[in-house]
Amino acid sequence: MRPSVGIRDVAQHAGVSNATVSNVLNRPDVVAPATRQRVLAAIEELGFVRNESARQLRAGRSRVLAYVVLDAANPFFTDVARGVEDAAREAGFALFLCNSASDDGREREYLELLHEQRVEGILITPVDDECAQIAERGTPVVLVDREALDGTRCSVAVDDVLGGELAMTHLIESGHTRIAMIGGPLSIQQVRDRREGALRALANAGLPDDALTFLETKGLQVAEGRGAGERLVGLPASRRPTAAFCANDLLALGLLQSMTQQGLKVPDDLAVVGYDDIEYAAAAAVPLTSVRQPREQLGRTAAQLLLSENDPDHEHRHVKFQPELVVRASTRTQR
Amino acid sequence: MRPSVGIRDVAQHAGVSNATVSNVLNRPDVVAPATRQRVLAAIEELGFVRNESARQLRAGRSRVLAYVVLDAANPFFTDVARGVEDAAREAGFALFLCNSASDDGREREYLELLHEQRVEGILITPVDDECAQIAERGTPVVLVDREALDGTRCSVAVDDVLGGELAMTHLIESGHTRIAMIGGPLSIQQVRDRREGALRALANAGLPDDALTFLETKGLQVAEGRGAGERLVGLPASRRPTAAFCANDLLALGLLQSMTQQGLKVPDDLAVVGYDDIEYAAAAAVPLTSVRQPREQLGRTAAQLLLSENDPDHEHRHVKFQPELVVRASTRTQR
DNA sequence: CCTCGATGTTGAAACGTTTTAACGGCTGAG
DNA sequence: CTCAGCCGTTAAAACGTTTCAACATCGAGG
Repeated sequence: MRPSVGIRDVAQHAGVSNATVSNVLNRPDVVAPATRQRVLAAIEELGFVRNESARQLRAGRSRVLAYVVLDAANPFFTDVARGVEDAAREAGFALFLCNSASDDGREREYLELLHEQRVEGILITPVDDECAQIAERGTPVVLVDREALDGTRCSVAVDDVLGGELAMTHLIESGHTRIAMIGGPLSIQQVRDRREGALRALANAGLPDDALTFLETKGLQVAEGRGAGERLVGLPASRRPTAAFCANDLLALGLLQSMTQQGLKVPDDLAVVGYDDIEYAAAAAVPLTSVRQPREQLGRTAAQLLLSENDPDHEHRHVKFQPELVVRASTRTQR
Repeated sequence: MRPSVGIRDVAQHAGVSNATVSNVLNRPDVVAPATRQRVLAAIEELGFVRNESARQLRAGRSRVLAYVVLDAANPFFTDVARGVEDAAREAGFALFLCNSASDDGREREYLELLHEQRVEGILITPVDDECAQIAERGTPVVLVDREALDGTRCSVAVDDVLGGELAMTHLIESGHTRIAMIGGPLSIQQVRDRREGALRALANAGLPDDALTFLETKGLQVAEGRGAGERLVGLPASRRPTAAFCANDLLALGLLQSMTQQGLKVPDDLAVVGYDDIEYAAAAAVPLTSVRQPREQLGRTAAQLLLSENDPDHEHRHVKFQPELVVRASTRTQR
């Protein structure tokens, strides 16, 4: 089967010219029904499969999008990717999924590759906030889960300040007055935003800023959450917070585990709020209160924005979604 | 920047022919150092990026692999994908990651698409055991985490029978004599294999077959695990198993959660073993004993096998890895 | 001085599509 | 009977590479 059958062979087999075959493929309405049938039959019979490279070379378009994801192992991003994929499929586009794994070398490499492939557009959650590297060489780019600083491209994000405020307000309203926030490093914009929201909630409630103890971590992994839990328990009881707001569900899961190990009860000894509402948050031993982000919709919208990019009247937009608090057992005082 | 610069422009700018530029790109050793420098400078200056479509059209090769994954949301598969990706990168190949999401329509669609793209090879964990659909139209295919029944292609899998045996033997050696296995549906080969292993362990220990109660679930999700937990607790105390072997970590997590909610202690009231050793297994409230599979290596090997596929002396192979038991708190009797 | 092989470079022909302008046949109006 | 207009079809020219046979150039060996 190596000598792959081309449009030419189909044409010959159907007794028409190759242009007609191309028309059947791309503008079926323009060719007479009888001829169309004959061509379709020939295609079927010969097992013809269109060669995308040739099509793309000639047409200049590629019908392929790409999503360069920050961390494919994080359930949050796989859900976003799902949204992207769905939107792409509906528009008849294929999706290149690339994993930069928080490594900017890999990210750069992938961008180069995608450019060589002449993809129609790139969605990216960049490793680096600067993201100046993202070569704007004619390929449209949309930022996902990040906000574009300038007006040079579209972005789709979630309001992290609001998210932080929601989480914190919930804890305050549950009666807590000594609260910890766990997250880091602070070089990450989102951690900063979520803290800002937390502080705003504090101010709204008329509580002093020092009601919030910020415990900075080195990353957003489960292990970091465990470490933070140990630090927390080490505090003198009089100063120990009665609630914790984690910048991330993975941290929260780690914290939860640490509490259980040390014989403390959640939420009675410590109430816990996470962020992202990943599937494993609801499935934790103590189901986790968390801030839900519209993950699939984030991806879906980003893809749609990207696809609209070469409309003549396209304007760069910055879409911002609202997060939502999901209350579960980890903050519900049991009676 | 739309009128993209081609090899031709580079040639003109460097005062050589386009064939020479192509040589610089593909066989740098064949061109004189001085000329090479000049061409490289021109490339740099003009910001030339090679057009993969044209290259592929002419060369017939594409430097792109694809991995059609069964469920992108399952941490197990994202880890396998990571291994595939690494191996592909090292060989200078890009990777198309596609998510069939256990839907054979999607799977078919993707295979069609990949064929149109003329990818060099396809890795797939098929939805359907039959997997006869996988059109063998000249593109090499390697099965991942499945065993090829016939000798028509390569496959890379893990010995599930052995895995089941390991898990079960561990429970038996811990002194349990009434054990449940939770998993399903039985139409999945892997569930059957793991059960077979469990039964073998029973036989080895001289225990009767009915020491194992099989609780069939409808799927391998967390929610199913919770349901199974409730069924388990509902059994009369005299017949209730003292240990459970779950076909999957997600099930085990659900089971764990269900136990905690019902006030039972793991491992004292019920010892639990999972399967896959996903990251969240170690991070569970009670860290989970689990059967670890060499995930990255699975992916890596599959990719390498795929790449060797068009060696002239290639023979289809079926690689089978050994799983490994990781003991954690969920089966360790506390004193 | 001629020939030869080695070394570097090149012109031109593919690769399999899409697209454009032109073509022939047919219909109906004049 | 002619001609404009329409429709379906087609020949041929792209698209940007790679590759292959051919071609200069040059130094060495005869």
